Amino acid sequence: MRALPSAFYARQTVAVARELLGHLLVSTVGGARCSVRIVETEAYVGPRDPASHAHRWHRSERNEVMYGRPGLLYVYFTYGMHWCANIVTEREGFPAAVLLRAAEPVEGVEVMRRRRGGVRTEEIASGPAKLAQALGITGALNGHPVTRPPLVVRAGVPVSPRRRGSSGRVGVRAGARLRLRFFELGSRHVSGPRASGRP
DNA sequence: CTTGAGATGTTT
DNA sequence: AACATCTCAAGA
Repeated sequence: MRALPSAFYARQTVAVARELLGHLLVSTVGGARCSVRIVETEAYVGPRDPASHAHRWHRSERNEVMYGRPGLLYVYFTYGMHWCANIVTEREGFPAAVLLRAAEPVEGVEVMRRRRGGVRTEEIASGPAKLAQALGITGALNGHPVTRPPLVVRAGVPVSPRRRGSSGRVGVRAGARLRLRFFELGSRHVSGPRASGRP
């Protein structure tokens, strides 16, 4: 299965966010095997990041997993109806994570399309809550290691540095000028309206 | 293509 | 009151 080792996540959050592009997420939630290729991430770099759930070492029941081991899933519920999935980074005790923002469907496309209400392939996982819904990720997976089923990050072909773009994070006011969003240039599967826009 | 509003519940 | 979002309807 060649899961990425948990040591991959025990590094600087920005490096993990960049280097996750091109790797695969394999979900066997509910029995069907669905996989996607990661094309967009965001870094949430711990206590000094004003947009982080763990800003100024804030610690609560919700973000407790951010303080745990690197490689754990941090899944949270937002806007009253959406789940979003992160992977915890850096060292245990230091709250940081990478938000999985968008991915390209690879395997189990029709299962994912059904979970997403029959949308076009480009819209199956083009946003953090869409990605979570497509893969069947809910709060039940909070704290689960991504080195083991039912949700595994498998080694793919990394996106080369010259095909990576960066920008400010989406939907974030505090720390808006920080370029902590990373994506594959030219991908039709990244979040937001961009079919004809600039990457 | 773009904009704007509503859904819906947790956190501060 | 804000929120690491999404969908739909309407307008240009």
